[in-house]
Amino acid sequence: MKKVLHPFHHLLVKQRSEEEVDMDKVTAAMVLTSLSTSPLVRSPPVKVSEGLSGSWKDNGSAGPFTPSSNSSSGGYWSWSAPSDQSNPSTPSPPLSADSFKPFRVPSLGGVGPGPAGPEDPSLDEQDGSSLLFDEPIPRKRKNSMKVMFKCLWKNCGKVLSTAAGIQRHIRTIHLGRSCDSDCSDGEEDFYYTEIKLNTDSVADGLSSLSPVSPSVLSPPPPPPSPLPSLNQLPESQRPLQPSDTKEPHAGGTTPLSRSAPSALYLIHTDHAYQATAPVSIPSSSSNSAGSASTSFTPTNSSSFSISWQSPPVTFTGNTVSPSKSQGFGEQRSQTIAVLSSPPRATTALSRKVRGEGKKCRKVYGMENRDMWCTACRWKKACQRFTD
DNA sequence: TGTGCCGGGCG
DNA sequence: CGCCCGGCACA
Repeated sequence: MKKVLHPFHHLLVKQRSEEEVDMDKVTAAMVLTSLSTSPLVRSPPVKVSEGLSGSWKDNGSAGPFTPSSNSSSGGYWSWSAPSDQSNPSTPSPPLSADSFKPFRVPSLGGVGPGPAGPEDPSLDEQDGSSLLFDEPIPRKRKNSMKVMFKCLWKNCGKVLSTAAGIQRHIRTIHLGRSCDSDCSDGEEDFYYTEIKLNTDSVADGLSSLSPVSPSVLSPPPPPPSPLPSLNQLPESQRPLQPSDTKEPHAGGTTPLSRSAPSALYLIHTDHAYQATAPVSIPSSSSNSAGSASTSFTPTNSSSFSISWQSPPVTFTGNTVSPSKSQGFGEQRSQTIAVLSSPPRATTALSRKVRGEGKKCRKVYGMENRDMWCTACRWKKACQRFTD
């Protein structure tokens, strides 16, 4: 039992440094395309995006994010338009803007052989900064994110774990260019999007913060899976997460006392106490993803997929942010507000009907029963993922 | 067939 | 009470 946790420690860290390189390219591309601006610009944007997906939302609306120091030029983000221009052929319009945001993130996730590592110094920095900007609540450790890159080309849903890989894929397959990265002018960037995953508590995935995060990638894609019912989404937010910072093991102690929203809504969030967990994402296009994998996949290596809406779930631990409060869900509140009201539900007279959301058992799996909330352990109504 | 959890038993 | 499980209602 106890040992289980281990495995996850190191799962995610990316091994390659390619990312760095990628970034360069990307950024460079951005710069070119967009309007230009000084070379320096690149760095800034990056940070922002990375931050959590959540906050910066360009799609949204106004422009939230703060330019902070260098933004001199200003709108780098707005360049969605440019993207279109650049590729007349078949771009994926919808996401263009969204997708880009996250260039830098990659460094975070990954699989690493080594230690669990919450540590990449560099990483931390970035994160930290971004976090600050975006969210009021800094998360404790964020390292458990993993980043994947998804090809947005019309019928291609390829997902790769490195930016370089996806760029190459696009370049060769879709753009028909043979040269290496050198040649690229950055156009590839418009055809893929970055996806971040956290490990955290799964369920919250959705829940996480309502405020901003959604922007990330979710919008465009067609919903592959049916899962979430309207209500569900919102609801999920409220539930809490398992542990948090202070309590590493989810053990039985105070289960619900707090939980936190996890970070990204897009998929999952990050890890929990120990390290990270793997994440799986259902692929939208191909979708097959049949199994969403509920559990933890050991490494995410082989295949991943992505799904925007559905909550896939991964395992993990828990954690992270301290306050569970219900405060955050503004949006959700409206949505759900209603339902919370009376138990009108259908059948419910005597029985609850059963929550639709995933409960501890499903999320953590029988094997990690110790991570379940006490109620679940006792076969009572789940308190952690309430509906 | 698997899941959520009520109702109830045991220490 | 805390803890657990039989067994039912669902999906």
